[in-house]
Amino acid sequence: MSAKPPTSLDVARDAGVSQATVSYVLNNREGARISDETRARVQEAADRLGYVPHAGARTLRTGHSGLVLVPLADIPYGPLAVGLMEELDRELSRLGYSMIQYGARRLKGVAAARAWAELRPVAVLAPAERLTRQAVNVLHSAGIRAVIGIGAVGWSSEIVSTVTMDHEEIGATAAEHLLARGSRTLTAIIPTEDGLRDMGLLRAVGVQRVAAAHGVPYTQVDLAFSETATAARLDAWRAAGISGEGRTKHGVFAYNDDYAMLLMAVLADNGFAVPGNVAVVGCDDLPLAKLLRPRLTTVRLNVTDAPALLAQTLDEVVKEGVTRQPRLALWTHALVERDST
Amino acid sequence: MSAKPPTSLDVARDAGVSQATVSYVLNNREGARISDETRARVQEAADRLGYVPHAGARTLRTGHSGLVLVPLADIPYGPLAVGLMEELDRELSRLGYSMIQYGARRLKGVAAARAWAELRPVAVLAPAERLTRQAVNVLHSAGIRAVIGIGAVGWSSEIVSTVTMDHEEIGATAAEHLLARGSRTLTAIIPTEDGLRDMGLLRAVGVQRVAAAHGVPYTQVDLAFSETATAARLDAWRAAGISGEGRTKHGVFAYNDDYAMLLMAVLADNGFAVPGNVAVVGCDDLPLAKLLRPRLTTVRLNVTDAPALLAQTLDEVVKEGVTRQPRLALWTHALVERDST
DNA sequence: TTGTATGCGTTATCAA
DNA sequence: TTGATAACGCATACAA
Repeated sequence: MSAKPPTSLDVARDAGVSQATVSYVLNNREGARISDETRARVQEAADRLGYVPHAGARTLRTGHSGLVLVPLADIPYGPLAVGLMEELDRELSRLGYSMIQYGARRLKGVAAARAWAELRPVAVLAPAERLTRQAVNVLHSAGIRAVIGIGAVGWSSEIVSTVTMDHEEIGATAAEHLLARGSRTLTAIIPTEDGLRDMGLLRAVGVQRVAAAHGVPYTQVDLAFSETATAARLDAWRAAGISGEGRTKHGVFAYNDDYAMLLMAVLADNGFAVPGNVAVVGCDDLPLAKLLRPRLTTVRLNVTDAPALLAQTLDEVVKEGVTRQPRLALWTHALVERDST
Repeated sequence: MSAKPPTSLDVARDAGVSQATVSYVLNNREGARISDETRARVQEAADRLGYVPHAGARTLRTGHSGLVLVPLADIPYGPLAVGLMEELDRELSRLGYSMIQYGARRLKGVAAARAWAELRPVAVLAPAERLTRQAVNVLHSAGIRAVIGIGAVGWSSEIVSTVTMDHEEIGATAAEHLLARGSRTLTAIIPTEDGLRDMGLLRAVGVQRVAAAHGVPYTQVDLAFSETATAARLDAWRAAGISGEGRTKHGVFAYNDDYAMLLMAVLADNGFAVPGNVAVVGCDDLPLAKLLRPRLTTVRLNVTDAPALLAQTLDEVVKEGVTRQPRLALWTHALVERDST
């Protein structure tokens, strides 16, 4: 049934021309002019045989693959990340690249980098924490022109270009809003899940900074994503003076909308009034957050211009070489005020 | 800075051996025995030069890439799909394949298939609706051994092996439960979003079947994911006799947890009692569904054994050829009863 | 135990 | 306007 795939030589034989001519026609080479008649005959033969060029062979010959590799292992999947990837894919293909996502979660560190390098992508776009100096060396010595990290401000920025999300400012934005709406204490929730914890700590720094600037009491609490863990925390809060009966309003930045929803559910179960006793701010602006009652105030990450800028920067680094390592601060954010504060 | 990547020939020169020896050492060839001393010298040279084999060249030479291509465009991303992909990746790499996800959303139909075929993957695992007969022909004639669809029962099953999710049974399970809990009418919600609508219709068929079998009134309603659209629907329901005051209990299968949450929020705003007047069943068992009050009854899609089975089947098809096209019904589901029914 | 030689499918240089 | 031919990096049959 399925014999070996047709090669350009098969097409050439079928069309009665040389193999080089096939290559010229199919790649629209400017250099050599081909008669319209030959051109048509080649096209027709290629279509009929179902000819598809062999990417590996082309890469071998030309020395570049046009592949942009994105090893997405522990990036938190959500509407945000998915939307970003879709847009990025679009932008990259507009510039002539093909974006592929590569798993191989098995492999760590340099071994992972080697696996990526085997495909000889022209660029790698990876979570910043995976881009150790060793790993980046492997990638560069395999001829990969652009290595770009996605991460938080300050991570591995001397090694590679990094697309940064300014987590600290996210926390600060939430905190400022909580104070403006009357909160007299500030609490930052830090998720205990791997991959979230680091970002949680950075966001908490922003909250703490604002608290200090305003001379307001600050607490931070580690929290696992479960109702029982949250309920237990509530008891501790009660002991610390935060309660459903007091007159002071307590502000909580819940790290993201998921944690905010968890918190609000448990608060409601325990007789706390939101936003009366406790004001809650989430992050991500999930579609579901609007469905909560009270509606959830949240920090929306603005992703609109990020993909285009990122793709463009990648293209520049690829073409001009890695002369300098610009830090890209592509993510902006904005507070979306609703009813929970 | 970054010269051309080192080749196996560079390693050979550095180690003072022939290029073939390098290949033998690095691939642990049984055929030819290499002295431990040479072996060590080659390894050391490879490490020092940062040698990484060229996947394209290897593919060209051996005739197979070990790549499993998964073009995930419009698959609904959620914890379910992500978990499935992660597990699948693990299983496939255990079997010696590398899974890569390929975007290229730009391209449609045969053009997309051609883009996939360029990479000469050994297998393609794609949404069933993208696997038209033409597209599959392109893939097969490019030498791709296994083409497997992911979709609903009955889709393109004569063309390729298909991993099916039995949407109709999901709807039926939800409906049976609603009746058992006392609902006297049944309604199926069908999302209007692209990519979800088809599955919604299939699930609705299951609801309708159960309704007919029990002689219970059945309605189905198209619904966009917005509060205003849902509120408008509620007015229509009131006109149809479903209200927050009646004595009869109305059962709604809301397609998934997102729609269920939307519905429950709007129901609460409009004075409907859940589950008193309206009982709601979702699907997916999202972590957030437990946080709703009342807690959401849902149909959980059981994904545990799917990835291993899928990987294994793929491996068999690759090795034995496409003699037959087994239909795989890998997804099971189970109702998780909570408070909303 | 190791080296030599060949070909995989493609593009590009040069000659016709 | 088109055709021979070489080279890309690697794996392997065969020779030494």
